Amino acid sequence: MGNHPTIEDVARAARVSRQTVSNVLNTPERVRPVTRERVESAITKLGYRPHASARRLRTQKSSTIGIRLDPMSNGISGSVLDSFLHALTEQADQRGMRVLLYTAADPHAEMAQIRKLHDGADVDAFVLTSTFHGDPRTEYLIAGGVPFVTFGRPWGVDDMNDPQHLWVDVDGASGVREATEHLLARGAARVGFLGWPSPSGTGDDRRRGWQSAMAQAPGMDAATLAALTITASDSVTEAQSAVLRAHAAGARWDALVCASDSLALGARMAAASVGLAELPIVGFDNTPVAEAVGLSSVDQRLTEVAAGVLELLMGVSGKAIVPRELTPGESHRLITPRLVVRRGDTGVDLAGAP
Amino acid sequence: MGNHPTIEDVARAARVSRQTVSNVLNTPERVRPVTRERVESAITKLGYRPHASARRLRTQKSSTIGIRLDPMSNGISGSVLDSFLHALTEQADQRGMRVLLYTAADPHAEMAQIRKLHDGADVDAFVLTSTFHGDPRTEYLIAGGVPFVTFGRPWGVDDMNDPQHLWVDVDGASGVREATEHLLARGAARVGFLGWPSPSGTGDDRRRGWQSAMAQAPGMDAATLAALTITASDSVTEAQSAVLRAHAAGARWDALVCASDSLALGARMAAASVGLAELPIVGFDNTPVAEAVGLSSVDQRLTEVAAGVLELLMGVSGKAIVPRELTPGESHRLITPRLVVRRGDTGVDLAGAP
DNA sequence: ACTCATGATTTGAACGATCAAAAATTGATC
DNA sequence: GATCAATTTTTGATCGTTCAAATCATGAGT
Repeated sequence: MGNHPTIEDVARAARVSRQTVSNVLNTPERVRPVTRERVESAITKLGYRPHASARRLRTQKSSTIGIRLDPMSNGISGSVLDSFLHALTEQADQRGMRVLLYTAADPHAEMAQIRKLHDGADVDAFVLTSTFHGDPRTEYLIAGGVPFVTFGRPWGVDDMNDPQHLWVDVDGASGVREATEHLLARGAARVGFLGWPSPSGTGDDRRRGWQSAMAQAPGMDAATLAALTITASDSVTEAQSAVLRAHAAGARWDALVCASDSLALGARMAAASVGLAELPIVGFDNTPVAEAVGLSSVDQRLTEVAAGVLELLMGVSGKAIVPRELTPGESHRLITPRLVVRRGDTGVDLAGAP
Repeated sequence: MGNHPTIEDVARAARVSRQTVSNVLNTPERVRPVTRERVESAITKLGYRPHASARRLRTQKSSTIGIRLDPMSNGISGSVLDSFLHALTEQADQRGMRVLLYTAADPHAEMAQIRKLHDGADVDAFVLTSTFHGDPRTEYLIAGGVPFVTFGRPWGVDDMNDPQHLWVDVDGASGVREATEHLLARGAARVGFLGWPSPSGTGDDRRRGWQSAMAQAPGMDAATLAALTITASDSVTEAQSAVLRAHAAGARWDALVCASDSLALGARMAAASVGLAELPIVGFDNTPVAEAVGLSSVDQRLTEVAAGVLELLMGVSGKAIVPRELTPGESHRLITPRLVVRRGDTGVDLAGAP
């Protein structure tokens, strides 16, 4: 298996020319069925594979998508990127694309990396994650004419419908609304919300989902809603103490909806310690941790997100990245997440050993 | 920023030939300082970057390492691969290498992917994770003469010192021993071990670490050790019920050492529910979850693992993958993990709201 | 049988870089 | 200043593929 055969070896074996072999590979309809079969059998007989770099040099396409691996797996939710990466790689492969990783300590370093990878023709397009307000990377890519899609909508109002900025995002409000409505339907009246401090694009969006669901419930005024809200930064221990503090101050809930699984885990630990082990709690992200501890959670449907990313870059069934003119409406995808219910929304049954 | 300059453009601008530019890039010592500077300034002025595919075609090297993204993030420990990937990508970049992802549903599909990527000259070498006893992939790669390193030692005895099989692994026994000794030193006498069912290469190795530490302690006979051992498959709920079952059967511990963070989390939940919230528990992998809930854990030092992988593939400071003759002793690296102590080994301080 | 359109196949060139060998320059020595 | 070796630079060929144009084959229509 040492020396790989080239297209010329195949041509010789099939008694045709290079180009005919190339045609069998790229435009089979152009070659007569008889010769096609002859070439095909020569290909399999010799175990020929086109040399990717040679092809890329000639076609001026790398068929590769670049994506940054976050500096540090952001706690429990780090695995979100993990699942997304998996879905992206798998679907990219089906479209003849590859996924190349890179790292960067900060946005500036990342732009340098992007430049290096793009100028070196190593990647055709980028997928950006963890975008933030006023992200310099998007501007840089637009200015450089580099195709890209962000996972996460641009929170600056102006950019939302900019057809140059392709994005896919998860409709957090919808997910949280579904979770809240689910709890209300199951008899909970006072459904609390544990979220991140404002302003936070994603966080505020999720809070709005809870608000809109609660607005439907009878007897909900602004004051009651405010009393049902808790705020903590995205850490298990922060969430835990925030919930304990609110409880000590007299706050009471029939159930809790949280902006992340980290918050939800903290909430559950706090609840268990004040005798509320049965308090229904719903998280967000559907991380492995949520699954492991039996926590209900809103699943982001990262497979759909990955599909959306590729669709925006390559069209519905395209096999190559072609910069296209898109109307504002076509330039993004909003994925509706879905609630995953576990253990009937109860806390861990601590006595439930078999 | 549309059309990238080629090496010829630089040559023209610097009034030299292609090859001189190429030399400035690859063998600077061969070119006279005066001309070198002239070329270098032309390079920066034009913003020239070598075309990666052209270079790869000519040199017959892809400078790319392939690694499989696991089908499903294996629960809580999924992030292990995540951190490893990050470390690998970062260090590979420093050596002029790139990391390319691929997916595969099963070993057979993976071998097909490997073949495709290697024959297409897309990658020079592979890093294999999640190796298992009798793994067909390693045999396949050796037979095909494809350079590779596994993260995880081959558990078949014969292969351990096969100089064709490069591997890096974490000395699990050492890590668990350190954890156990730490607990013994802090006054715990009955340190239990919560591990996976035998046979399991990794699991048995970790158990041996606990055994060797306990053997030092006074009055430890086989029967006592057996009584301190609990077994559960790698899931939070399984661990939880196994610990509860053992406790109900009268087992008592001063502390627990676990083969994974999943087991440790289950153990902690079980302990808390029977009034042992303060039971010191140590996990393994130092996952984000362990950090989030304040669980002590054995850190695998994935940065060292990644460094070891590259060292085996490329030599101590090499910039290319060169298949070399290695003596059995040089063909692997065993990394010593280190214990990360959190919250003084106590359970979550459930009342500890600020 | 001859023309012509259509389809199938082949040939020459190019993509952008590096290698190997040839040519030009430099500098030390007598 | 001429000679020769060492250093520096240039030229021609090549990596494996696809594009564009040219050639060859096929078959219908008169």
